[in-house]
Amino acid sequence: MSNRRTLSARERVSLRAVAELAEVSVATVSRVMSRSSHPVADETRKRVLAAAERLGFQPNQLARALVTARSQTVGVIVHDISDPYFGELVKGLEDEIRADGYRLFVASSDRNPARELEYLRAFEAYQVDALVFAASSLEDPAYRDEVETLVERFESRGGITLVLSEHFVEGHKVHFDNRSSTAVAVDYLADLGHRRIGFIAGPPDLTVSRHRHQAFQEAVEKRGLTYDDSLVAEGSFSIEGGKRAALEIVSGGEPTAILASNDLMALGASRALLDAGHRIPQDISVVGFDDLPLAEVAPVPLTTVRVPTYDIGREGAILLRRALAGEDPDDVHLVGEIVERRSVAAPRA
Amino acid sequence: MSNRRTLSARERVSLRAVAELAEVSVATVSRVMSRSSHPVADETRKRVLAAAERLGFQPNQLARALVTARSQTVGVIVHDISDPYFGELVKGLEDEIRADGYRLFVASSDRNPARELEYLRAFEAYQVDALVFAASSLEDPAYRDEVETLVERFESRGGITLVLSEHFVEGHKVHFDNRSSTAVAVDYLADLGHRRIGFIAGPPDLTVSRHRHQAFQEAVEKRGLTYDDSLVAEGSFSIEGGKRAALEIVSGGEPTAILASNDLMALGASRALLDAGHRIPQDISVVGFDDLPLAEVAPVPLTTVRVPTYDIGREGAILLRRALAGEDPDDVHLVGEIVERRSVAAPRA
DNA sequence: TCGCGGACGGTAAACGATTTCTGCGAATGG
DNA sequence: CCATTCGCAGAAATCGTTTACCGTCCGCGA
Repeated sequence: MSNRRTLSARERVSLRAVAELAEVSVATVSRVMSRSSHPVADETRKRVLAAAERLGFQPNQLARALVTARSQTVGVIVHDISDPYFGELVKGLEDEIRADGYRLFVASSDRNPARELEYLRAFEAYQVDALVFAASSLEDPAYRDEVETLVERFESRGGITLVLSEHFVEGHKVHFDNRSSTAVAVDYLADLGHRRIGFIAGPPDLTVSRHRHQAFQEAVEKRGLTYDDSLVAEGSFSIEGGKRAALEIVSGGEPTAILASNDLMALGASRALLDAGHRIPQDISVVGFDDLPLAEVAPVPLTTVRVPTYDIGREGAILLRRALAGEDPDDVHLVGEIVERRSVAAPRA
Repeated sequence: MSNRRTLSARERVSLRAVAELAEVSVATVSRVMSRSSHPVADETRKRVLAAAERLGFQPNQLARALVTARSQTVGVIVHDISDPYFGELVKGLEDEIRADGYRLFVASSDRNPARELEYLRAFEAYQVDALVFAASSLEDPAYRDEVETLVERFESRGGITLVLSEHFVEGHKVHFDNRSSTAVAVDYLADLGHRRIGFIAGPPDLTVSRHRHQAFQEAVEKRGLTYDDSLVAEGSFSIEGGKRAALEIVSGGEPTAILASNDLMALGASRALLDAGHRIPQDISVVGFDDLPLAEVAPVPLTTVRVPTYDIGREGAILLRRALAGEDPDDVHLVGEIVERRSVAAPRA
């Protein structure tokens, strides 16, 4: 605290320094540097530019933000930045928004309500122009109230909110459509001629698994295929869960294909089926969901529904850009696409 | 630009608002809110706190940073935030530094010099208190000059630089010691009784592979084990590279164990060895390097040297904390540790 | 009684930009 | 030929803080 001033051996170069060197007022320098619409004579402009260049002038964003009330920053809340899901998403965001001059604050809540609130408040203090909820909301009533107050205050001051997850906060949204994406997988199998498709559902207390399960039933019925209980099994979102569920389905339902609620389960299913003597894909096809890097190096490279994580971020940024420019863009809707590898074939005749 | 003022329907609540409500001067409010050492009567303090609470006052960090010349932010340059390596590292940094009130700007250079420079300049403009180079430096002479100028200017103004990678920038360092870590693996195998250890080297034009290769030779000689060319093969840092190299080594050198320069190669090696009829670990042991998530779900779960990515970030943050407090902390040195799984056993007698 | 120091609070000058106003000379137009 | 407009530049207010500097009041020791 004491040596605050002595910290800067060399003086910061400010507008004033440039102005002195160029022998003009700071106003003029500001106008040149910030490309203001206010006219500046060509000769003057040149002098200013030269001076700025010579001093290595970098306008101070903080000062600028203070007066314009725009910080050109975006605060992003993720659950865990070391999770590639969020990594990809943040990358998509960043790649797209940086060209507009926005910079990202990234914060991992670690699924801890207190921590998330701390970050939200920090973002407010740093006057971010937009708040991105890439992390889904947490179960905690007190937290919910706080978040709502904060967001309301934030928006009442012109802040933009973007939601990229299952969240109670209302704002612009990029939504990955689990429903349609599940249908894509079902249609893909149906088009190949499969009529008895098994389904490995996730734990029913998770929104995602409920959505995917429901969508599966609808898609199957829409195509006029069989939906019955012997073709469906539940399990945890893990390799182990996939193994058990797959065995259960094959023993009871005689499927020609199995769709799993995520890749881990699909991998477990493959393993179990292989071990039980079924050939993949000749005897039975397997389809996953997510497209983890793992899917590619699996014993039988896995055909799966890709969740377009990067694009969620990217589309979010595009939406953000427009919202920040004062438009009112429509929400975005994304559906997965099939990544064909080697775990699927047409059913045997 | 036009509607800048109309953006804020509700006025921002500032020190002034609180001061008015509490009927004191802004100076007093500031002193209360920022826990200044300047004395404030208890009764006054209470009034201020109550007013602040009632208005939901959040001090504006930007304004504060402007006058204190401390933004409480840190700029981090990574190659690619979607790469779990950097994700882990950033997480470690964040987890440790956030308690001190610092927030992170995270930027992916994408290994593009221009882009990295753009971010570096932005960090300067945002007056970050510290710069973290988590990404290794790029090969580009012009870029190098620019970076050096920037960093020099940054430091001359009191900024702290932290380097967590192979980089020409001088600054505080957390260094992962490839040398000692390789020795750890060799010692581990030697302790189990292995005398003929094969080594799969990476491409010789990468610093990391050169270090690991050299360290392997040194460690082996130190233990008085055999080092000869028939036990060493080179390959690309990939599954394919590992396969070929492993086959080459077994055919020529009769090793009882193989150490690979990274997990991907080790996985490839395992696959190839298995396919060639060797049993792992009964006939031959395999050790990797990195500890990717993949290592755990491999056909034979891989024993490997863990690179403590999270700790690199974490130790970096600790170092940063001290440097920011004005101390001059020593650099940190980290070595990998063996993660035992199932690909290693003692050699057969 | 006087002087001094500490507690407490306020005034005002920064920090580094943007932007509104004003001023002035030159061009334009009726 | 005078009034108006336009191009261009500067002065000064402003954003929301922190903090150096001053006053005041009070208690206490000499």
